[in-house]
Amino acid sequence: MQSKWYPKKGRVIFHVDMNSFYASVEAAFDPSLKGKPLAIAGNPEERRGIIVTSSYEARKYGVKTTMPLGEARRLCPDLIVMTPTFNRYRTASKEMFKILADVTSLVQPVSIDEGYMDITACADQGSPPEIAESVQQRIKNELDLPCSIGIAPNKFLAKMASDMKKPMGITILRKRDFQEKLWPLPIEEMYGVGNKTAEKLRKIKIETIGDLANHPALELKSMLGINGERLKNRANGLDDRPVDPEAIHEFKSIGTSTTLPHDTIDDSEIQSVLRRLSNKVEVRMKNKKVLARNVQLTIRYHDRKTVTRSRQLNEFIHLGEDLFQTSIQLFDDHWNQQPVRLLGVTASDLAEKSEVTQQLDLFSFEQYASKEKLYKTIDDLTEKYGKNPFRSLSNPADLQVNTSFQKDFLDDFKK
DNA sequence: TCTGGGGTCCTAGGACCC
DNA sequence: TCTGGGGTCCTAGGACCC
Repeated sequence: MQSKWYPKKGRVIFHVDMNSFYASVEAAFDPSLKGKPLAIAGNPEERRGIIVTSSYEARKYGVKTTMPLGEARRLCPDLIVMTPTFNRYRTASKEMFKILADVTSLVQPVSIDEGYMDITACADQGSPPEIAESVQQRIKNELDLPCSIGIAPNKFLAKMASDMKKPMGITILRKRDFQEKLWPLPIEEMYGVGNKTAEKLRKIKIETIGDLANHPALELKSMLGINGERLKNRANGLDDRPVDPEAIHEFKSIGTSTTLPHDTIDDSEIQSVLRRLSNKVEVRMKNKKVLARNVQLTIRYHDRKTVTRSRQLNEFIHLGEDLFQTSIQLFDDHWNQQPVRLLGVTASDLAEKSEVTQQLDLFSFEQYASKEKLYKTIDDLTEKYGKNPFRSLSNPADLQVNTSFQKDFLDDFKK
């Protein structure tokens, strides 16, 4: 049965957005915090004292995310400040997504506190507003947490809709009436438009989302590249991105960084920080069962200027020691001797451990009677695929399979 | 008041190959 | 003697989001 809300073949997408999530979780955990101005912030002793989230009561005083703690306290002298307890938030998040999964398997988490649902096929459970109401009530009753839900024919409009009524709002943007509600909004309120883009757009007299929607595509494209086109389409209510439940598993990098308690030029201190960061990344890679072939080092200097330096490796690595060795090399090669404020280590160009292991087994040289036979095999495959499936042949130790060919190649090889 | 930490995607230039 | 254009990979930086 096709929903009466969206005739024709349109989709029905929800965007579920938890309201001031960290603060709400703390208030659910300790109800004495309810109704009070509460902020979650880092430790100022370690120079991490910025507001991560604040309750609506705190927001009334002007307390905002990323505001330094000192300023927040000045605006709101009675502010209750807590440091984040991430395990609590992760647990609450899992419970929230379980409730969404009871409606449909087409749930795409996008962060710890928000996600999309495609409920096009859920007409048997009620009208979209009825389903939204029930999801919102369950999250409130079972987890004591508030959320807002946007209902629309695509992700972008659903995202904009969930923002329109907070906390505990449900907002519908239909194809036929989104212009009336969306177009009057100032351009910086559009998802995907940040400070820089808003500034550029205002220079060419684009002040509202409606102005953007009706601006010549060519000028937008020349100013913003592919993003100009995309933003214009979205402003016109066009967005065909699917709700992809697998997207959350397809991560591209794993990194960690830390602001040092004090700026430093001390080599041994820097070494020990890089070692700690590398080990942390190792643990997270292990948990996700991935290997990495690229290591990136981030250095932020005392003046907040930030540089990144990366190295592509010949082989996949998984050990903290390897991450450490690469990042310390990058540091030694590129450090400008100025005091360092922050260091970060990121692993990218990731591959699943199981696949890489299989690869290494398959292509280890012992399996080939001769180098000639291996080279023949490679020539055959190169001809077949029109491209060399190997990255490098100059050094047998560097033998690497181009992952895009991997599946075909393995199948072919097994014959 | 002195600005965190986790990510994604896009751009652009240079090297290298054909 | 001078020179084209396409494609891929690598590196660095920027914009944006939560």
